[in-house]
Amino acid sequence: MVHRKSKSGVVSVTSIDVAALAGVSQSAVSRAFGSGGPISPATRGKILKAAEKLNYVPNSIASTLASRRSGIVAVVHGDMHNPFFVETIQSFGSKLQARQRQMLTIEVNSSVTADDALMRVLRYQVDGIVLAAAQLSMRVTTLVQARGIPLVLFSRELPGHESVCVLCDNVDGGRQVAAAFLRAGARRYALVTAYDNATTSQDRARGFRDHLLQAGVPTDHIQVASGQSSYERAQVVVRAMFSGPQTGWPDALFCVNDIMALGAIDTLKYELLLRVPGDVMVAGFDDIPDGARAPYRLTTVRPPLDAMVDLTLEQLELLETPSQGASANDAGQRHFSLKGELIFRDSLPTPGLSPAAR
Amino acid sequence: MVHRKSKSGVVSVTSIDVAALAGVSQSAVSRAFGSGGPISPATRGKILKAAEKLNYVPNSIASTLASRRSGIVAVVHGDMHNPFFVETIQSFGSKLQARQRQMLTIEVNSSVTADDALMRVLRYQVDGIVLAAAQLSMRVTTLVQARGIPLVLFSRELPGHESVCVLCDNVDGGRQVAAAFLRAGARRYALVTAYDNATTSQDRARGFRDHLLQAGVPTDHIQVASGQSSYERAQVVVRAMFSGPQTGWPDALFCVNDIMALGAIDTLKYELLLRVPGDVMVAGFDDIPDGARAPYRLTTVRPPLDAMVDLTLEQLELLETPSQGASANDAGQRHFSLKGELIFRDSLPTPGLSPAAR
DNA sequence: GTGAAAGCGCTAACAT
DNA sequence: ATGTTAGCGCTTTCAC
Repeated sequence: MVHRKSKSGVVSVTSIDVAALAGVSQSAVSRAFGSGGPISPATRGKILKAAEKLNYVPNSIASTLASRRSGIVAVVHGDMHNPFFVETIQSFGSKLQARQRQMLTIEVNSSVTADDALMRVLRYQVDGIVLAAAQLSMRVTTLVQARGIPLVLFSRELPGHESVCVLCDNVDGGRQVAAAFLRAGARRYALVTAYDNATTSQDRARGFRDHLLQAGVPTDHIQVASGQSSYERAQVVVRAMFSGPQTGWPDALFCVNDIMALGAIDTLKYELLLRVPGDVMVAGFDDIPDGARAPYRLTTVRPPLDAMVDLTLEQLELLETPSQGASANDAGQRHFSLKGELIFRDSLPTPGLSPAAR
Repeated sequence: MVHRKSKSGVVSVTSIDVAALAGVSQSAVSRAFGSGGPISPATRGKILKAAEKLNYVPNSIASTLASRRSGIVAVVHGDMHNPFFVETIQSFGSKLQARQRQMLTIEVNSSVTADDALMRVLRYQVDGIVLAAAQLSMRVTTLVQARGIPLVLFSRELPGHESVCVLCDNVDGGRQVAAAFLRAGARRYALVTAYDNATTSQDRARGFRDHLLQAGVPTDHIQVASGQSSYERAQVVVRAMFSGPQTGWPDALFCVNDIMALGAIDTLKYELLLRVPGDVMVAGFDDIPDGARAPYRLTTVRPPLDAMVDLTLEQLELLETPSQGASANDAGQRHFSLKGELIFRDSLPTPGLSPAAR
């Protein structure tokens, strides 16, 4: 046996060792493990047995170098304090695992760290990148595409940028919330946005606002503020909204994502001592697990996460084989927008019931 | 320029291309980027400029193969629905990033997926592994050590296993909670454990129980049940605890981690309509962000997460250089147990105040 | 300080 | 179906 020693003095078994023990060539071992070339069940068996005995584990680094496929997909996401990203990561993780691939997650907060985090990942020859972070410079995505790495935007868009993206129909979701508020008899509205430059936030806000306007709600009955996509910032924003004379207070509050809605509700109930939905109805977007719990019972738009993740992975794989019908297949179909479902809970009563319940 | 094309038709710039443009040898380029060998500032400058112009990014896969160091640390953790793991991951992520290393996270739920998830990671030649999952077979850890990969257990132990581990002093934490309950005048106690085979849960429970027993609390005044480390299971357990005659109900409830404490509080307040802490005081362990929010105001033990993560990374690096003082340094010092701090909030009033406040 | 040369462990033609 | 042979892009002695 060859058994080269690494500096730590530990032996590392290679395919050559296995080949020697099984009495075959090294490339036979490669074929036995990689699902590539032809191999007879007989030799395959011998090889597997030898490998077993030697405790052989294929070296993916070497195979990546030789084949140019790492089997790694990078998922770039935002602050994990937003449970939506946790759900997203979990979903990608399990589905990727099912496809025998590794997931490399990269958390991105400021645009600065984002860029070099991505750069670092590029070194590892990832097979594809899922961009789920709200905040990310277009500079990097251009660089990624220049290197020919499959990229799909998840739950976000990049205006004026040629790339596949999969998202929940944010405009429609915002509209659904507005409609529900109207039916529940709301009069004055407040809207808490996330990041101003994020299309996701913009679209949810737009769908909401446009629907209200169309229904005849006067512009000055819709106040808007940015909660920076955080629980704490949303609290600050809500405090400000309810600091003026009571006559101006909104009775319907839409936070463009759930994590902000939680902050809003907590401030409303525990600081301002208002009733939800009695004094102010609240709705969110994302359907994070926490929103369903007893202290919140948050009415929210549930994106079809499972379908979105499946679609994303599917598109990623499609991009890996650029030969077939590049123009025939994705002619116009580069944006996939899946409808979300409005889940009624206590913070915005389901239509038909009086909003008096607590 | 050489500019080999990959199958996708995209050029990839290598150190050879840079060398050619800069008029130096390929190995000079390697030295200019890797912090290894000697290189004059002059040539270094030329090389960097050439690399810049070509948009060169070093290939970490190739460098890993050649140097046997991937720069990747794997963090194996439990279900991310427990925010403690989210905090842990974030901490490792940012600290690893600061050390110019990549983090590969692996979520582990059942012991089955754990093993092959780890096996898959081993193929990628990770430089080290942080084992933060409560549930994991000792079989795998043995395999990891056999391959000579640095391993440190985080927030958990593996009895009868020779390995470095870093954890919060769980026994002491449990004891602190017990003491606080006693001072607050509790009479009947309930204890919700996580996984029976997890030392972390066992130790927290033991510290708690032993302290009560020593203080003269009769055994039958301490009931115990397992909440499986989940919000939902804790709710089930709490419902059961309060289903008998009211005289037997506990007035002090310790959940060995916060996520279960949240479930317990929600059931207590919204289903059983009991007051916290008025009817029953509650304490947790981990200090997850959610526990500090208005609906909970959970009293809990805060582990020194930052210090724990630093220590873990430090030990990991120490294990990578096995030469120096293997016996001199870690003679007996293989278990690092850092004291946690009891954070008083409303669910268990700080001593000196009456437990009447809501 | 710099270049030449020998791998790292595997994949992928290409022969046989 | 199997073996042979080039590399993949970099690190790392080793001469100079």
